Amino acid sequence: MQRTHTCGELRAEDAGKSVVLLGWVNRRRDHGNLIFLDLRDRYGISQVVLDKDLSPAGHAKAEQARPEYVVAAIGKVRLRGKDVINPKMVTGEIEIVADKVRILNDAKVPPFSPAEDAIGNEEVRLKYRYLDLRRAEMQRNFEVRHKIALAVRQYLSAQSFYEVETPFMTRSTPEGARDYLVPSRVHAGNFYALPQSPQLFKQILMISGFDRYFQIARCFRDEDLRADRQPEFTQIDLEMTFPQQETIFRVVEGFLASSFAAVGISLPVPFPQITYDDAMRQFGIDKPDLRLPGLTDVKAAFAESDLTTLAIDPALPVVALRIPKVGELSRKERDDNKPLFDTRKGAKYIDDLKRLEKSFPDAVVKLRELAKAEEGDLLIIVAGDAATHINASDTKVEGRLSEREIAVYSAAGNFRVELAKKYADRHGAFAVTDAVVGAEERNTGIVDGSAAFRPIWVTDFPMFEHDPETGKWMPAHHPFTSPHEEDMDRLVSDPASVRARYYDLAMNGLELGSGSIRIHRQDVQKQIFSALGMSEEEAKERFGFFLEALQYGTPPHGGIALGLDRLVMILAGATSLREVIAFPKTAKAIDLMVDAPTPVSDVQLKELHIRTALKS
RNA sequence: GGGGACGUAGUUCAGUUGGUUAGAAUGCUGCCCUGUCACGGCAGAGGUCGCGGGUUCGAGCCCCGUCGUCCCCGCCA
Repeated sequence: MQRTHTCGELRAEDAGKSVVLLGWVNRRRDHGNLIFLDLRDRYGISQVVLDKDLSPAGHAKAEQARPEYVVAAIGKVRLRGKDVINPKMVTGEIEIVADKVRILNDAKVPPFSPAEDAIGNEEVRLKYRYLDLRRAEMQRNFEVRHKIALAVRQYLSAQSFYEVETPFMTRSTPEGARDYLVPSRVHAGNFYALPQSPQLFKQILMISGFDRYFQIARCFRDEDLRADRQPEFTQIDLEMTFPQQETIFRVVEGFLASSFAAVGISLPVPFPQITYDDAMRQFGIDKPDLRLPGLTDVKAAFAESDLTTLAIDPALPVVALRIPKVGELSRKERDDNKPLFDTRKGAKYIDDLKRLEKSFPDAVVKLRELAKAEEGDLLIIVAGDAATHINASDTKVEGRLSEREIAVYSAAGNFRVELAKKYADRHGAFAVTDAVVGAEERNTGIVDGSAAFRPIWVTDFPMFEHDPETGKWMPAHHPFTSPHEEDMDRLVSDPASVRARYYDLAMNGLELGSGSIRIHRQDVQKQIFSALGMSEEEAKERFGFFLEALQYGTPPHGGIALGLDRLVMILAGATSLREVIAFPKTAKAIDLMVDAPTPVSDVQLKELHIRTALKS
């Protein structure tokens, strides 16, 4: 049985054609002697009519049909009468008058109907993933995903990038995330690791002379899950030789604009840029959401004596966070918001400006002005708590933000994000995304995405982070990131002041990807390892192959990796990666459909030279 | 590792202060129906109240434990 058309393509101009449609029964409406079958496939839904008078046999078959049966309808396309046109369906002007119906396969009553829009239970959805994936919304998400990946491949290929595959079974590198391990049968007691990213392979491809590499690469990290984190995920990974930071930005902007265009959305380039320090000052976070106004420094609004009275540490910033159109908060709302604010590092906030106004009317007038607050805006002041001043240690580096400054900014920044989520229906800034998502299928042509999708480059991250527990300096990123040349001499004397040639791409408050200009000189790479407290033997043991490769004429190189899943998630208007990964895992990293992981037989374990520590 | 929410019919949920036979919607089954498109009408079936233990004359409801799903913190170079 061959179909002549899909269930989504027949239109008024096809009237009169003899057609064969194959699909799932989406719904059956039985009027006795007249039966309607809605046939569904990936492309859409078409109505099939069975008239007992015209086709008693077909009618009899249609009577047996049930939801999710796979059926063939053979008949003629007919224009519907004016009064029975369904304007909600793209195929609503026609119907198929079938003279034959064949049931190709029956179906058990499904635990939920793929014809419904909203399904609640994640457990059931994941167990019967094939039914969930039949839903139009999921089909659309994967259409978006496919188009994005295809556009990326086409764009990068046109820019001379080669797609090269790198191994899944590789070497464990104990830094960073926990590895997924694969035991070796041949080499007793030895393990491969699944890659957390193709990082070193792509750098070696640069050493190999590939010049420009990319890969839509699967990565694996054995860490606890979140809505935006799965244990295996896909990155758009790329690397190129002789790049400036800006070279890489232009490439990424190019393929993103091209991917967005592929799903009917225009995205203006180039993207704005901000340094890490400025991002912290203006947004209190290293992945700013530009859909809402940033923070404003309002210390100037207060007299020194005001700050003393309010128990505000005058050495730390005083910032206002503003969310438009949220309005005054009630006492109850303010109480409910309290747990959303992080006071742990000595930040405090004032969210009742009315009360503040009574004692400090001048300051409030001034700070409203500074924060450009309009009538109906929610305005909250965040500052350092003078009471925690005495005990707090603070490492202050000239020209960089101190830890306590960051504490105030990030408390404000996180609070801003939490409140923005909570009051989304009042400020409406997030609704723009929903309006743009799916624009293509509404056939509205190219839609302006500049308000809904707000990318921003974040640059000049610090090279090291101080670990208060071990007292060691840790790489803020991976240890192959090149420091700024002019900061190199402070590597040992003043690591906190060293900036990295590292950059993030954030979009709508989500980290979409990160990259860097890499170290291409062996001596520098060794210095960095040593600055991280890695002995020479240790470095050789873990990265000897790489240090060796660096000695054979390594070109300057750099690159980036973008989360494909997260990108598609934003474009699909989804809030969980599970909506854009065909077979995702639960929060405990279980695949409910295939039921993995499972124990394995003793025979298998023995072959792999493995004994588990579990009591049986 | 920690915190929070949830778990009752196939599904989504309600279930009062602990009190008779646990409800609704939807789905499902049967019958009726020639213009529906979330078709409609009538009738019916459907329950290990996640699991285990405890308190009580009596537990869906209270207590302890446990399992699962989701969200968050830690973690994710």
